[in-house]
Parts: sequence; C-alpha cells; structure tokens
Amino acid sequence: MKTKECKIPEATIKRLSTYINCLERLQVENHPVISSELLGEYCQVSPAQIRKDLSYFGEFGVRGVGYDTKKLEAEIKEILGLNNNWPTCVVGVGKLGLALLNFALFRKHGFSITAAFDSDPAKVGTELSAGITIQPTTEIEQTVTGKKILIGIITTPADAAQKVAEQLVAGGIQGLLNFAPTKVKVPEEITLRNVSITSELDNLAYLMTQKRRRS
Amino acid sequence: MKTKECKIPEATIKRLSTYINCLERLQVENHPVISSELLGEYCQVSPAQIRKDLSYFGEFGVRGVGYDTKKLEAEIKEILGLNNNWPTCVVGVGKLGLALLNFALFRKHGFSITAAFDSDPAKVGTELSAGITIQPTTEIEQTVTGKKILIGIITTPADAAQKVAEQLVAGGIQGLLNFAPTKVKVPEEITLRNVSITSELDNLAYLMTQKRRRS
DNA sequence: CCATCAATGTGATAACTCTCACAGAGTTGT
DNA sequence: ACAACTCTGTGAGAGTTATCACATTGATGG
Repeated sequence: MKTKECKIPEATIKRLSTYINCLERLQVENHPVISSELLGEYCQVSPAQIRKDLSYFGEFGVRGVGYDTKKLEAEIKEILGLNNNWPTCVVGVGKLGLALLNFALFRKHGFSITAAFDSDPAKVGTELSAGITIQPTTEIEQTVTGKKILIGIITTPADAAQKVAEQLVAGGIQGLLNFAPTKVKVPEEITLRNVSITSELDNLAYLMTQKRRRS
Repeated sequence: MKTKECKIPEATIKRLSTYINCLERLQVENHPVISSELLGEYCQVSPAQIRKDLSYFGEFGVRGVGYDTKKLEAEIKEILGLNNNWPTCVVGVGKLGLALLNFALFRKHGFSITAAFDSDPAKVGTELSAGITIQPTTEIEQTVTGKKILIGIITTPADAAQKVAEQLVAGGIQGLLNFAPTKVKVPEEITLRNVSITSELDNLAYLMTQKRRRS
C-alpha cells in the first residue's frame, strides 16, 4: 500500500469506514467481486466518489471487472490501521460508557481495553471482564503510565471531561475519543476526536423543523 | 429570525450545536456578552467562521461589543428548532438504547419519548419511566400511527435496522436517527441521519496509525 | 457632539471536495 | 489473435466551504 500524499479529506476516511461495513455484508451475501457502481448503491455513495477515495491510497481494482470484495476489505482495514492493537482505557462507566464497552467491537477496530475508571466509589472495584476492574479516577495518571495505555475514551458527564482529559494527558496518552458533550482542549501533539451525540440530535431537530417550515 | 436562503452548509449546523454548549458554559461562568474572538477560543472555531455561520440566519451581535450570551443561545435554539416537542420512539432497548434514553436530554433537544420497542420478549413489559413500557417490535407500525409519533431512533443491532426502519416508515414516521452500524435506506421524503459510532473509532485508529507511520 | 475605538457583517478570494467524462487496462467471446 | 466490451483510475472542471480583509456600525469618553 502506497500512501501518495497526506492530504486525504476527512470525509474520505469516514466513507472508508462505511465501505468496510458494506464489504462485510457483501461477502455474507456471496459477492466475491463488486463494481464501484454496485458498491455505491449499497452504501449510498457515487461510484466516482468510491473510485476517487480509493485512488488516494493506490489501485485496488481490476479494470473491466471490479474489486475483490475480501481483498478490498483487507486493504481498507490496513489503510485505517484496524489491525493494530492500541492499549486503551475508558473513563466514566455510566450508561454510555457501558454501552460502548463492547469489548469485541473495540477489538475489531484496533483497540484493546486495558483499564476502566469511574469517580463513583460505589462502582470502583466492580469487575467488568477478565482482568478489568473499575478503578478510581485518582489512579488514572499512574495506571496510564504504568500500563503504557495510548488511547483514552472519555464518557463522563460534561463537567468532568476536561479534568479527565488532563489526567490522561499527564499519564502520557497519545489519542483521545471524547463522547462528553463538551469539546476538550489538549496539547497539539495529542490526537483528539470529539464525538457529539447531542449535535446529531440537534441536526435532526433542525432538519425536521426546516421541513415543517417549508410546508 | 429571517432565514435568508436554504443553502446552509451542514458543517454550519453542526457548529451551531457546539456554540450552544459553549454559550451555556459561558453563562455559568458569568459572561453576559461575548465576542466572536473569545467564543471562538472556547469552542475552537475561528472567529470569522462563527460570524459567517451566524450571518446565514441574521444579525445577532452588536458592533463594537459582541453578542449577548443569553440572547444568542436562545436565537440558536430557535434556529435549530430545539423548542419543538417531537413525539419520538426508540427501537432497541439494549445498552446503547438505554444509554441514549436519557429523557431529560432528549427533552432538552426537542424530542419527547413516547414509546419504546424491543424484540426481546424478556424485556417487553418493562416500565422505563412514567407511562413508557417496552413494547414488542410487532407493534411498531400501529403504535407509531396511533400515537402520531414523528421521530424514530434506531438502536438495534445492524441486521435488524433496515427492517425496523421500514416498519417505522410504514407507521408514518417522518424522521429517523439511526445508530445501528449500517446505513438504512428509506424513501426520499423521510429525514434520515445515520450516526456511525464505529466510524469514529475507525477515524481515531486512522489518525493514530498515521502518526505512528510518520515517526 | 465629535473623535476614537472595538467588534460585527460581508463581499472577494482561496482552499478544498466532489463530479464528470474519458482514456486506458484487462477480460471475454469468436 | 483480435475485436468488442466493461469497469477502473484520474485529470479537468464545477461546486461548495472556509478564510481574509475591511467597510460599517454602534459604543464610549472627552
């Protein structure tokens, strides 16, 4: 795989993720090869867009035929780095934290949950799965450092998010995924993604309201 | 509020949502007025971007001064339509469904949970909150129609999502928010947002891998 | 009441992303 | 072996989004 440049649109990365989903389904449905036309229909992206997206990373298809479903899936996984195994921790084992703590899912996307933290004393000590016991948030820094954890997932309430982020950074974290409904601020060198579920709600509210206003 | 045109970038809508978050925080921190400069610093958006975003919808600031924090928040809520009260149902009361079923939160964003469904017979009959009891998925269509539910939230596993979507549509749903890790297909006239949490994981994996490869 | 100042609102411009159309490459049938 | 055909990969162009720079407006102080 040759990464030509590093000027890949973020939208492309997002789509690659959906391509994988479709490719998995296509394999189950017994399509060994697939054209950009049909794949586009499956994942609701234009064929040209798919070809362009893939072309950023190399040539994966066979002209006159299409793409080998299995091989393309493997290639995209390689591109996205889903074959890695990043030591990861989760902070905030509330409802959302628990929902996300689907270990198999994380594993499939390259993350290996190695620790979990919560500030609620009642939760501390609970064993979530083999070897993972909820620790108090006071132990974040030392545990992250000690276990060489590289990724942190924040699922705390909004008001705790920034402090937690700082503790994780102090422990030497390299990447953060923040589900709390506030943006957190971290040093330049930390890879950060703020995921705002409420903004999705807002977006739907907006679209619905627009629709109503038009009529 | 005068909506000049309907050519508003989706990114703008997304940012409006984050502006609200920041404005709420700013009020707590006792800032009655705020400049685009400072607001930009708070929510990590350029000042020019903020002004441009707002300019799509009207003029909300005072030159030489800035924006009235409270008033601007109210304006944005009005723009996004968060003052509505859409009758809403949730399908799939698993971990993620439960996590999202924070009634207060939904209410705050303009949705009113009116029904919940699950295919698991063990869950059917459970009372989630005053008046909301989990119903079997076989009752989706008739309940949606009967209660005039307009919004559906899908938090089922991937393989059930499309069928559920179709049942909701058959019942007369107008908007869908799909959290299942598959895109669903619905008729043109239905407002649909696919929210892919796994694609956020993939995105982080990609960014981290990039970083590692560079070094 | 006028001058000064600060921050908005916005047209012009730059950057980015998507779409189109087709040349090129590989496959299949004769 | 060649012709006909299919679908990819991609440069060029269209469209969209973000940035910049500044004219404009209202507040403030002397």
